[in-house]
Amino acid sequence: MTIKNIKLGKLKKRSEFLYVRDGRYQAKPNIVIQMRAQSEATEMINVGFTATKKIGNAVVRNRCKRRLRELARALLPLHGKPGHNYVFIARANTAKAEWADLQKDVEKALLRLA
RNA sequence: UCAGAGGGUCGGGCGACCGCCUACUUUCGUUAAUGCUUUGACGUGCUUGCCGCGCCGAAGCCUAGCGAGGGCGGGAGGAAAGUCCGGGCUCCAUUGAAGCAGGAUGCCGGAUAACGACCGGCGGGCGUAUUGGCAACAAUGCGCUUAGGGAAAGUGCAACAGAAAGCAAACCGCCCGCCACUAUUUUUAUUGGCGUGGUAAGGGUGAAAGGGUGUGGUAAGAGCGCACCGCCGUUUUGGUAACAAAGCGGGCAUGGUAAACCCCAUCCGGAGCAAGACCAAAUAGGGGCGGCAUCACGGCGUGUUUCAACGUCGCUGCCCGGGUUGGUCGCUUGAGGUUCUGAGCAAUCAGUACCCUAGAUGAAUGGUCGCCGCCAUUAUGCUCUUGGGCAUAAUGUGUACAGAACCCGGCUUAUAGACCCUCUGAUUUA
RNA sequence: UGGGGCGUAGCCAAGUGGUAAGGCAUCGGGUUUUGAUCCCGUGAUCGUUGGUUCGAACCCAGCCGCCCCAA
Repeated sequence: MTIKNIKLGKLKKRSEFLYVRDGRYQAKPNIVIQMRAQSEATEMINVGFTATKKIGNAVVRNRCKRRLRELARALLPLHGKPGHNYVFIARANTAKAEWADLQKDVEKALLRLA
C-alpha cells in the first residue's frame, strides 16, 4: 500500500460525533472505532476521540486521548479511507495496555472497516 | 537506636526516534486596503511647463492577515482538586447616606488590599513530669487542643426516672412532741399511729438536686460558727488589652442550654471571564426610504341579518437595528518571583540587586523505547552485643496523589517515598 | 468552568432535639383440600467523620456520592 498524503481533520461538535455514531463500528478489547462516510465526500479523514468519565479521572482520560491521537496519526494514513469520519473511543484498559497490543487492535479494526 | 504525636521542605534523572501548542525572528507564496515613490496611457485646465488636477494600469516599498518552511527560546501543581471564605477585575443597579429584611462574625492584641480561617498572647480542657499533701487535690514546667460576647432584658426547652427539675421541694431516713401497747418498781426503752413539727447530714432517681473538704456545734441537722479551697463585690499593683496577683469586705446569692428564639457590637448592593467589549456569513423574521404594481379576484380584521364601506396582506433595490453558528480581544507584568540585608517572638513589613517564568479552547504542555536512581522481597557474603548495618545479585503489571482554563491571599481534602525540627515513651552506652 | 439542590429498609417515603410512622416488596407462620385474598410476625452504621448538648436522623462544620441549571 502506497503512503498517501492524507490530511487529518478534527471532529469538534457534538452533532458530528452523533453523526458518526450511526455508522459502522468495530469493538476490540482495548478500543472501539466508529466510521461513517462523510455526507459531502472530501479527500480528508476527520477523526475524533472520546473518553468517558467511566474510565477514570482527568489524568487518565487525557492520557487515553493522547495515546489514541498518536495511534490515529500513525495508522490512519495507512489504513483509513479518505472521505470518511472516524471516532476512537477509549475503554477501561486503554491507559494500561501494551503499546503493541493497541497497535494490533487498531490495525485490525481499520482493515475490517475498510 | 526504636515507636508515637505535631510541624516543615522536596516530590525522580539522563538519552534516542517521532509529535503538539506558543513568543520572537527570517524566507517564500497569497490576499486586502490605505499611503508613499517611480513610471505609462487617457481626460481636462491654463501661466504651454521637466506644469497642476482627475481617473485607470504596472513595478517597488511599507502595514496587516493567512499558508508553507527555516532559526532560536518557552511549555502543569503542591495541591493545578474541593469550590469553603476573602479580594482584584467586568457588567448591572444606585444622587449620596442611613435604615428595614436577610446573612455572616464574636476572649484580647497584631498583621493584611481584604478575610472567620494568618501570627502572638489570655482563659478553659486533656496528657505528662516534679514538688507539697494521709487523701481529695493544688502549684509549677513541657506538649497537644480549644466556634471562647451576653443566661442579672425577655420567651422557651429538659423525654424517662424521681417526693421534688426552678418565686424550690420532705418519699425513705434522722430528730422532737403527743397518744396507744409491751417490758420495767420508776427513770427509761422497743413497736405502731398522729402532727399546717424540725431537718438537705445519709439512702434512692437522674446528665443535672441550690458550693466542696475538715472541724466545732446541735434534739437531729444546717455557712449556724471557724480554717482552707471555690464564688461575688470592691480597692491597689502589673499589663496596650484579654487577664493575673495581692489586700479588704460578704456566708453564698446568680443551676444548665444562645452550633434554641433572642439581645448587644461589627461587617455585607447583586451577578459572575459562559463577566464583558468588538467583527460578522447563510436562512427566517422586524423597521425605514425609493421604484413597480396598486384593475380584478382572494385571505384576514372592524362592522353587519346580509350587502356595502374602511384598514391590511404583493414584488424588488438600498439602508438601519437585533447578533444565532463562527471569530478576535479580555489573557497574562502581577497586592509577581528569587537572592541578600534590616525590623519583629511570629504572621508580616521595608530596602537592594536580578528575572519575565504556560496561555490551551473536543482543550497543547506529549507518545514509544532504553539506561540509571529510589523502594520492597528473596538469596549469598562480611560485620556486629540480639535487634541491626554494609556489599553484591535476582525478582517486581512496585515508583504516589493528581492536569492550568481570568488572576491572587487563605482553608480543607488526597498523596509512594526521602530529608529536617520539636515533644513524649522505651532501650542501650557513657 | 461557574451556579443551585438532595442523601432515612430492596423501592416509595413521614419524621426537624427525647424509643425512627406508614405503604409496596421479601421471608416465616396461620386460615384453606390447594392457590389467591385476608390475619399475625420479621428487618435501619438515618451517606460518612467530627463537634455542640444530659441526649443528634434532626443543630453546626469537614468529606463522599448523586441530580439539576447556564453551550
